[in-house]
Amino acid sequence: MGTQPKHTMLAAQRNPRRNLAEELISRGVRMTHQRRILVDLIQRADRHLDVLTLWRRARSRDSTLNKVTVYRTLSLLKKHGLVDELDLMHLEGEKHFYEARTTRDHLHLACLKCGAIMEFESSLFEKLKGQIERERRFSIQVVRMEAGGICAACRG
Amino acid sequence: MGTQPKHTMLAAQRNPRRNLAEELISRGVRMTHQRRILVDLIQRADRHLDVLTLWRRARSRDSTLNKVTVYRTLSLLKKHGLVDELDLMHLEGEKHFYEARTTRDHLHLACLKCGAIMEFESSLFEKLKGQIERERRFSIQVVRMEAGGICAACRG
DNA sequence: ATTCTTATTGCAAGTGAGTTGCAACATGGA
DNA sequence: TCCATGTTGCAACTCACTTGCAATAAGAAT
Repeated sequence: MGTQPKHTMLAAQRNPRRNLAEELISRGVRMTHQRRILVDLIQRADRHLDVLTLWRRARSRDSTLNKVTVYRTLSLLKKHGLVDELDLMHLEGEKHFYEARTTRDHLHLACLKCGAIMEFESSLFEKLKGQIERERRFSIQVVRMEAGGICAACRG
Repeated sequence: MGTQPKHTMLAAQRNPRRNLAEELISRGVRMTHQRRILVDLIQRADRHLDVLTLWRRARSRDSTLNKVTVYRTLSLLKKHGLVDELDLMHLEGEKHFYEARTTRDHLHLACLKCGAIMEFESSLFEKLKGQIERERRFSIQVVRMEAGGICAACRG
């Protein structure tokens, strides 16, 4: 297993959502130079990004952009429900990964052998959420489901 | 919301599993005084325990028991698949919570308003896992599902 | 019961993700 | 263009968790 997890195409690319920057502006958030860069990178991301990777990419557009700003921007996006925070089964320590929230929830499969990360959408997942909302009268705002195991490729 | 989350009765109490200490011994693990205390506390726990709480309880039985030993014992139990590690939606910062693994998986609901933690078992959850195993040929070893939202009591 | 090998513990120091206080700065409305 | 206020960068900090190592204790062998 490599130092970075392998990621298949993201749900965020299959089910694009409307512009994150516009979304923030429409909520009265001040759109700074730094936020524009970060939000654009998150939106176009080819895989789940951790803070360090996002920071490195952002610095190639503005070398003065501070890591603290990355943390603060991610907090802001989380607060507005525009990104989801993932653990990816702590395959690489305690750090978090981020992805733009899509219209339909999906769950993450993390191969404990090769480190591959896969996404999975299912109507059963939607039904399960519905069951929780009904039977417990629990209004779901954010869901996180991750499974660790061995992927098809590693099983051979 | 208080400083500690409120927990309803644990699935581990409804569906007891066989003795954790025995389980470890049968796997050839050396059963130390410290491990016996910790494993017993985890087994009898009335709620999801974080490291500090577990440490405090353990010290009341052996005041010299070090926090590092708590971390190492939890790692050991995790490695053997005997406990599950939970985030509980980071309601209280980045720390983790632990529970003895039960025969049937369940998911956790965390109320973002009052901090209540609820457990939920469902055949839909089992079906969803089955679908993943079949359609992706992914062999699940550990699953974590958590939902954040507003509980029935807080909705009124 | 005693010895002996080896895993485990306690301690202290370290790591690394994430946070905070604050002065300088930039956004966007007036 | 001005100005009030939100945002940034910096440095220092917090907090959960890990690691190196010498002392200790489990439990198998005798």
